[in-house]
Amino acid sequence: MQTSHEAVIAKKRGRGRPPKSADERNESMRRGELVKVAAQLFRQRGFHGTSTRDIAAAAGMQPGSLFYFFESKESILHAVMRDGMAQAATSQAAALDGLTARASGVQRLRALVRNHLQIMVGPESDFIPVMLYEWRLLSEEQRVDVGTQKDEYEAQWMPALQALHHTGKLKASPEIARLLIFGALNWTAQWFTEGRGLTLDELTEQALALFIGER
Amino acid sequence: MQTSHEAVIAKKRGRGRPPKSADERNESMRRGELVKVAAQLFRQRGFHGTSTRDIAAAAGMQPGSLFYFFESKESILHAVMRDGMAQAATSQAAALDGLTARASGVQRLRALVRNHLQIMVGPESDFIPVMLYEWRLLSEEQRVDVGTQKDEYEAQWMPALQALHHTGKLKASPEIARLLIFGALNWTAQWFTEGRGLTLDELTEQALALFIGER
DNA sequence: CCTACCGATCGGTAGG
DNA sequence: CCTACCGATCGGTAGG
Repeated sequence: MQTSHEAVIAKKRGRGRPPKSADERNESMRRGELVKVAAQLFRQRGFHGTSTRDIAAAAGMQPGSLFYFFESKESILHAVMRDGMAQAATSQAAALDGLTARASGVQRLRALVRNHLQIMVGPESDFIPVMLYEWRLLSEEQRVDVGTQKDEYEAQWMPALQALHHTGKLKASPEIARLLIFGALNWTAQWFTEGRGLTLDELTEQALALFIGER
Repeated sequence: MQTSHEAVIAKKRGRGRPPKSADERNESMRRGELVKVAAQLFRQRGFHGTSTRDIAAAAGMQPGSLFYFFESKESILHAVMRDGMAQAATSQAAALDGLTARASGVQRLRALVRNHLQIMVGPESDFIPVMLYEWRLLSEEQRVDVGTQKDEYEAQWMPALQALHHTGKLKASPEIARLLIFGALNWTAQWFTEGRGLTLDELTEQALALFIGER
């Protein structure tokens, strides 16, 4: 599956021509800006509470110009989630690469939790609340697409959870634990603001304390 | 603070007249039906994705007739959350009353978790997802109103969490644990369906296993 | 509660 | 990318 942006580019340059012109690079940058401001607005006001005019204005464009970059409002929502998940996957892979081969289950879970919380307070933090709130608004096809990214992201937690279950530190079943843990962590986007009372490291330790009694 | 419905009734009969006429009872029932179908639609399609015409049609009314019962679309959203929280509070009080005076922290938390999950799979289960998704759409005044109900509901968890923290079964701080736990439990509304794989009692035990290592 | 209706806003398009 | 625009939908109201 390709993003709507890739679809547009593919249409313009014909299938299979790899090099990008300077125009295509500019277009790509401008589109990235649109996705970013759309993510902010969707988080603040919701998808239906944000008009395409709002997004265009925030990007300094005329109302109709959005549809030069995106075929529909829904495709912007899709792009917000798709781009966000791609960045999250990259960040999570880096966090796991930073571990030694013999890292314990506790160390692995700590790295995953910390990275996930980091994503939600970082500068690109809007897409997870948007996914939480607007998931049902995706088309069937879009939901399968982003769902695949999400499944791959979450699957990387299973080895750590299974290891912790085997050593007895995680009492719940790994599958149910994963569902409950993502609910708990994703909801922190609503109440946690870095620096106010609790640091990100402290929140990470509190979460580990709750889930596996580690502190 | 009074609901918009009470405000309407108060306006009609003048302040301080207690007895309700048969007309007022019918009006009250009809309004309750509207809140119920609105809750279902808001959960399925979101607040902005549901038109007042949708709600009226689902209740067998003409499009404009909604505004005989509610002064605005927002006031229907407020009523969904207000009525839902009132029922949740009643249900939770009953669950706690069912405990003996010497019930342990584990027993108290189990009763609270089970009751909360029960609310989310029961026939009046729509309001919690609606609260999760549409909280920001309330007016300042409405948010304070429902926020007070929510705070009172959640405050009843603190004695159990504090007791468990003192005995060492809950390693996280009671305040942070409460925030993480509600995130985890409320999110189950998205993936848990009774009977498919996991019963409500099994889910309750899995949650307790995750939070306090009890199983 | 119904009928009839209004003003505003919205997603999207044609043509350049 | 902009200009100019359309058709549809929406929340809400007047008057009964």
